[in-house]
Amino acid sequence: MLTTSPVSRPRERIIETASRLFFRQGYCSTGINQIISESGVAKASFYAHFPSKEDLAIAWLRQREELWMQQLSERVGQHQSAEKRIAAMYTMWYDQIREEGYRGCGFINMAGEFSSEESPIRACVRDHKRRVRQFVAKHVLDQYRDTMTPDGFDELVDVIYSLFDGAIVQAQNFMQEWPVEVALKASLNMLSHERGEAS
Amino acid sequence: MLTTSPVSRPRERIIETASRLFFRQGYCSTGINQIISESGVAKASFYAHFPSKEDLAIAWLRQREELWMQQLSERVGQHQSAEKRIAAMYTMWYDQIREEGYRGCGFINMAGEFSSEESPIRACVRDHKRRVRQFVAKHVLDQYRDTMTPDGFDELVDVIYSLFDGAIVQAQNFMQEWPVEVALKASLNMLSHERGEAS
DNA sequence: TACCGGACAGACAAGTCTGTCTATACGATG
DNA sequence: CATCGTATAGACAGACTTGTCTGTCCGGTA
Repeated sequence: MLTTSPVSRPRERIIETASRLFFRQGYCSTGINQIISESGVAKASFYAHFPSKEDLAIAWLRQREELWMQQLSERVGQHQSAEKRIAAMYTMWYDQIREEGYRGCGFINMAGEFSSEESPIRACVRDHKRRVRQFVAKHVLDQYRDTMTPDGFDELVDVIYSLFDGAIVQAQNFMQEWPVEVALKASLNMLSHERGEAS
Repeated sequence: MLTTSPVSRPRERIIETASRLFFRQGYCSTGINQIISESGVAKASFYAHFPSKEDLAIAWLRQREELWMQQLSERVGQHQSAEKRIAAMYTMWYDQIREEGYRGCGFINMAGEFSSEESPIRACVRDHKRRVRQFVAKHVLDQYRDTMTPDGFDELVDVIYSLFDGAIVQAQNFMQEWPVEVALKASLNMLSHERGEAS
């Protein structure tokens, strides 16, 4: 009863397929029919697991959030200094950009398709971005916290994070790597200035 | 013959309506039927002016580009120093965010809905972003060009511009003004460091 | 008056979309 | 063996999509 299926249960297959299609093609441009046919699942099975297409999208974003934060923790956790940790963050994207068909940040793209602020999708995206920002504050830049005022520290985090998101969007736009390289370099520069070093 | 209509010709009305709807609701979520009904134009008239929905979107982006660069020039041109000019750029967005239903950058949102790099829409967006970057280099930060190496100057422009786009996206996400304020502050800080001042 | 470009209204084609439904099959448990 | 949960396939409804086409009307020009 607990182990109904051996290889991959329908729900997993659906989310896996949706993950690929929603990310690559966008939410509106991806139909339920394509999802069920490519995941090899009956339509009735689909609607048994997900009440609607939007619910699937939410499930996908939640899973993506989980995987993303996990990977971020792993990569950042391997380093001690704020500088190397920031570099580790950017390396994550650097690897993604080099992949075929880079599509930027899945969360940002989804937010663009849902105009209503009150949409649960938008809430997912907000939560994600908030969590990443908190991660940067707690696990990347933490060693700077006590070297400055609380407001100054918050601003530092905001800037580092805005620059990060800006680089992701620019890289998506131009389909090139330089925005990420430049943003990393600038972030490290900002930190060295915070430490009071001359440029 | 040349002045066929007194108030507003169909083509203008269509683009005006499309501008509002594409921006507010997104491209995929806006149907031709809504556009023609809200602009008070017959469907046949619509297809007489635009071969397809995508062509309308391109026309809209081109017009938006025009208006945007015009407004940018006007606002930035009123100031002399790089610092005040950057502030003028951010003020443009600051005003937009305060409006009802802020939706971020129309170009970035459109790019998110068109996954293919080769899409003419994507080309429009790339052109726009390239032009804004050039504008920043030529008309905003120009006075810094000779104070540093060419590569250093290019990087400065890229960072300032990435930070700008990052702030726009963050503001759209959180529907708040602080990303713009913080990014402006950080940009000015970066410039003061470039001038070799202590923080 | 006759004509003609352009705009109008709206039916229509052909396909897509989400979501529901029926009917069938299969494996585990009672 | 019977039952139940979960999967399958696929028809179907109903709304919506883009785009075409027919026919009407009106204002300016020859």
